[in-house]
Amino acid sequence: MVDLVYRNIMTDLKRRIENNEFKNKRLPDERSLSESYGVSRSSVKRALNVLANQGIIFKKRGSGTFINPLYQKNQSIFQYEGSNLGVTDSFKSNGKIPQIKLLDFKVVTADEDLQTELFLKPGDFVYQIKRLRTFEDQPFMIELGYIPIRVAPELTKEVVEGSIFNYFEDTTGKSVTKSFMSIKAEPSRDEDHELLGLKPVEPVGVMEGIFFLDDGTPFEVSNMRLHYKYLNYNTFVDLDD
Amino acid sequence: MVDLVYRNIMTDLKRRIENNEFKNKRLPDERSLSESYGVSRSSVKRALNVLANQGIIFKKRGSGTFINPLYQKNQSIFQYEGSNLGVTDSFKSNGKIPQIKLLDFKVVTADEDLQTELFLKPGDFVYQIKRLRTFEDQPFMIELGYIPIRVAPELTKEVVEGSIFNYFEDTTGKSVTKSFMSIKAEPSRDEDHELLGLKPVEPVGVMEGIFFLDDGTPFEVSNMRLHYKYLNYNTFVDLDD
DNA sequence: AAGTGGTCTAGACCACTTC
DNA sequence: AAGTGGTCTAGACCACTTC
Repeated sequence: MVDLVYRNIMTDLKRRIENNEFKNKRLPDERSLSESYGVSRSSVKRALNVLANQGIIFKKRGSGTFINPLYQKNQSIFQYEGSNLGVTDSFKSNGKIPQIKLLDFKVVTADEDLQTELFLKPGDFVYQIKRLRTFEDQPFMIELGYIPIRVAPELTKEVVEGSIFNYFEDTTGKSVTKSFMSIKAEPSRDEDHELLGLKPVEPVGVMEGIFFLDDGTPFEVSNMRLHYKYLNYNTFVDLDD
Repeated sequence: MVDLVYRNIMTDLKRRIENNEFKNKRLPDERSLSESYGVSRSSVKRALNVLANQGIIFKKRGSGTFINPLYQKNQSIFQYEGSNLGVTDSFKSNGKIPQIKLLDFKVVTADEDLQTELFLKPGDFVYQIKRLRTFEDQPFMIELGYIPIRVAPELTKEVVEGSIFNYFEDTTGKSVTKSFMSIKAEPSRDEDHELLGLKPVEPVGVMEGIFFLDDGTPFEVSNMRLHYKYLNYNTFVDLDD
């Protein structure tokens, strides 16, 4: 891991907050922190901004920087559930791990949408991976994923029957750390009825996402149709960017 | 409104992106932008960071800055952006502002869930506000909100027929800047059919949120049922935070 | 080698709060 | 008036990508 100034300060401040080192829920002012850490005020600001985005502290112009009382009182509210990326991680919180049933696995040429989304040229190949995710024999999600063969040339049937993200990280050391997600509700189709056991009046939740590696390389486009009872996307929004 | 450099650039870049002014989904490099806008590179960076956090663009070190293809793909639908908080702001694309029809407005005692979510004690009172949001006479959302009378003791029928967040900010100077959102899909109910004009096989998107003031005080709990065509929640997830 | 975004500095000035 | 966070600058150097 790199050794970034603002990240070290962030980590240290977090530790000190958890150790209750600050009285009155108040942090020292930015200029003092800057001096005591021996870094520029900009770097202190950056560290504080990340903590503020995580809901741990908040800043009041003219007054100072304070620890959010809700953060210590009710930790669970301040968890980012929306910040799990892959399905494997997002759904195993209750200790159970979802199973995968491979429905289809082939290589196709990327259509125009995929070319745009994955930064490909006309004629480029992508894996098309269709999988059914189940939870204790209860299917909850149909997943249609596209991965450029260039970024992951070694995919096999065995690999795509497991967690692709984990496999990719284990073999290459590169990990998927960013994604754009688009979430909506849709009426269910015939295929949803068959595979997810839905009635016609029961909808699916649709999550469409582009997943990126650390360096910004698009890794996968995924269209996920979820049994409506299993989609519950939690996210934290902060306007002070 | 204040006249901030980075915010002006952000707004201008957003407009130019929407007008398709950038070829190949690529923005000019930061140094060029800095020069053409006549501002420092830091200010350009700040503007770009906000856009990146909103999922509109993303940056690749060494390569450049690119427009998120998913963002433009979903432009046609008007949508709830993860980066906006209130409904009034989130849905006023194309400069059109949604209308409000007040369905119910009263004061009740907070049940157990509300007590937890709004940090209230048993017996504490909350406003219960039920509203129908329409857009050019097309209803798109049923909103059921709860606000502690303690944090906003002066709510009236006239106020809740408009933007509560805007009113609150105008009168107290405090603004709602953070929220936890929970998003899911649900089958539509009779009331959804009547008020939103949905068929039984057509679902609603449900967004539940707790909204907070700057200082961390919980301000409102809101349950929003949206016509499924009008929910498109875009969000950007970065594990490096 | 040239171009790109990322990190960091040192400082100026502003806006708001507190005394 | 003093203290605080907010905005912005001009520049240095680094890490990665592209040619």
